[in-house]
Amino acid sequence: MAVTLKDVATLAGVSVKTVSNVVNGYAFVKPENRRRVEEALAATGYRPNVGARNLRRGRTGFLALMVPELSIPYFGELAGLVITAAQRRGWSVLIEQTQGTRTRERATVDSLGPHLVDGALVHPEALEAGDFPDPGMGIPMVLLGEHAVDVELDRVAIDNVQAAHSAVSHLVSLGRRRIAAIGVNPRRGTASLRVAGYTAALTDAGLSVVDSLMEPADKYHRANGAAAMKRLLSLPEPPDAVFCFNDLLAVGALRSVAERGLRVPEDIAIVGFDNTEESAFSLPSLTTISPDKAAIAEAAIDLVNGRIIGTENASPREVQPPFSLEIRESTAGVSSPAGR
Amino acid sequence: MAVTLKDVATLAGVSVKTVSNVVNGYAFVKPENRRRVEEALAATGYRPNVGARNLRRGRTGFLALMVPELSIPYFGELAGLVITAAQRRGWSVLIEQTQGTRTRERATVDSLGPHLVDGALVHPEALEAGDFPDPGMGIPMVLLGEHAVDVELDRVAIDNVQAAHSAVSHLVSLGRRRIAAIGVNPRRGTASLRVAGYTAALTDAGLSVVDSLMEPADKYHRANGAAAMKRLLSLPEPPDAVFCFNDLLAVGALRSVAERGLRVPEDIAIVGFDNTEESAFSLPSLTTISPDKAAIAEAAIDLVNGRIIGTENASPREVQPPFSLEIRESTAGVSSPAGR
DNA sequence: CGCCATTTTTACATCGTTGGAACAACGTTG
DNA sequence: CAACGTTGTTCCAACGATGTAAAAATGGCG
Repeated sequence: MAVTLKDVATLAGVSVKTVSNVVNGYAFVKPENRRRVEEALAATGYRPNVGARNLRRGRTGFLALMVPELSIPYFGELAGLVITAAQRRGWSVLIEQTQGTRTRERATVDSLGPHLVDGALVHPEALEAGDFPDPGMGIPMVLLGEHAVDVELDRVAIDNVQAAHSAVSHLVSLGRRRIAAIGVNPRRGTASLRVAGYTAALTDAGLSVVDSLMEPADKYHRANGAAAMKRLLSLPEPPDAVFCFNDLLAVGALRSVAERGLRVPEDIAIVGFDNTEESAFSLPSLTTISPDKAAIAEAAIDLVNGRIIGTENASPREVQPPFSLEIRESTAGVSSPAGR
Repeated sequence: MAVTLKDVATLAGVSVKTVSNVVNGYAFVKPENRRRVEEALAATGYRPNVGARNLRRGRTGFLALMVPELSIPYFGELAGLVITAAQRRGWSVLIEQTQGTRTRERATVDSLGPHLVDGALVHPEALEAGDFPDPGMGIPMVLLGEHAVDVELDRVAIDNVQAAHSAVSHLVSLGRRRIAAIGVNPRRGTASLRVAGYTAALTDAGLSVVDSLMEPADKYHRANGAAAMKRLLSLPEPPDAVFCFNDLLAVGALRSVAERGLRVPEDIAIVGFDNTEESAFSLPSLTTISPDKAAIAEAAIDLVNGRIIGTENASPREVQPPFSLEIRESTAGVSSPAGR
């Protein structure tokens, strides 16, 4: 059924290897034969058997991308970019979902044998240092969006502390004084970094860090943001601004504020994180930290690709793609559009 | 580096095939040997070389999922469910993005050789009947979300006509009389079906179908919805309700309505399509058609799996998973929450 | 024309796994 | 005890591609 090199060879009247040579662009093939082979290739519609080729080459041609859930917009967007970047380098991407649980993340990380994939991009949520297989043992791995875990791997992530700092400083510059945070979670590496940036910015502004304004969130879904915001609004002294650790939390927060009949940003300013497409269209649109997702995807692919191709055993590299603060209605809006 | 069957065999003091038999659960292996082999397996941490196994078996163990873009929430959510469903049957999923262009869809569809993947779930946007490779020739393919193209393949999609009909009927039942549609697009199969349901529902209600109320959309992104809504709002007689062909268009429409200072649903009621997570949290939340996405994913995986495993050559099957109308604030809300 | 150097092609082994057949060990039965 | 069926194991070939090395064709030169 499927066309093999042998079929092409028979048709062209040459050996299998000569066909292989043509396919792989080997220089020394008589023009006459090359022409015949190429015709045969075209006539049969030959396609290399990737499995066999990789068996021989000791590669699989696949990379794994481990994320919590594709249904979370940030990961959907990131995965799309990763797939595109990978394709440019000739890799196919396999996606594994972990729901952000440590158990499943651990299971995934050490099921990534060298046979299934040649390398992996790992976006952990709850993984700890000891959970990783010995680097050097398994396949090349690149850590995404995570700078807190202490393990000898390449990493790609924006400067979370700096980003959080600039988000909160923005709120400070608008004159806000009771600035809350939603998404505090000691088990998440990035959350701790964002908390650090948050408290640093407050301190730098001469504001005090108030425990009751630091709302935890287990999952970073819209519902969690809504619930956290509700709690903040029923404080004796509610906040006048909130920094949410991702856009989904912020979207949830927007809803709770609206349900209370308060206005964004007049009564409460809100900043998100991730600049997902959704944040540009929420009502009001969200001011948010915008990591350069395309740069993240590129860098990550570059790193695994380098580790796989290159035989070099250099020490782990750390790439920090740029980010920016996207200022929109939720902090700078003239008024909540629906509000008047 | 990697452990092979041979290594395990040497350690256990048996032949390679015996180890293979143990690994594959072959019944007749002497308990003593089985024990030895199992110990050796554990000691070496053996993992089968998927490539080699599949080379031998003539399978790759991979399925492809072709979608326009993962960054579109519906596809992100669907892809997540497909991956989960596939995993349960032992398949890994490879995602291909086409940006919804016919060129790339065609390229993808016929690059899906039998070597890379054993089957494919295809969610076309612009593909036409002739673009498909001869069914029977290539790998099993299942068509997703598309009932208009005439080709001999298994299909999974909700009843789009019925769904659109019920969305519009809902608006009619609320007393709306000038009901617009956003997302008309003759090149999209599903769009035509939804138009059919839309016009049928209007006719059934004794309302006339007004051309100027049928807004086209090239892409189904938020920005397109916003633009289309702007045009509708500047009609001499603007609509009092809008049926959007997906949630993103609806979210864009919400924004344009808000920017005009009008209220949803009081001035204009809006219905979306897909029930993406975003739609439950928009302000106001969106009434939307909710296809059972998990059922879609399950059915699709079941179908390819059946085609691949089974040697039967049955005629194409068509599965219609259920859908429901999720009624929320954008049609039934007491008032736009931020509005008061 | 014979020989060597270069270009071009081929045969063969190999990657790790599994199907099939051959083979060995075993207890049972006539 | 020979013949037999059952159970367990091993050997060999094969999946499709490519690296290696050897063989064949070609060309140049003395």
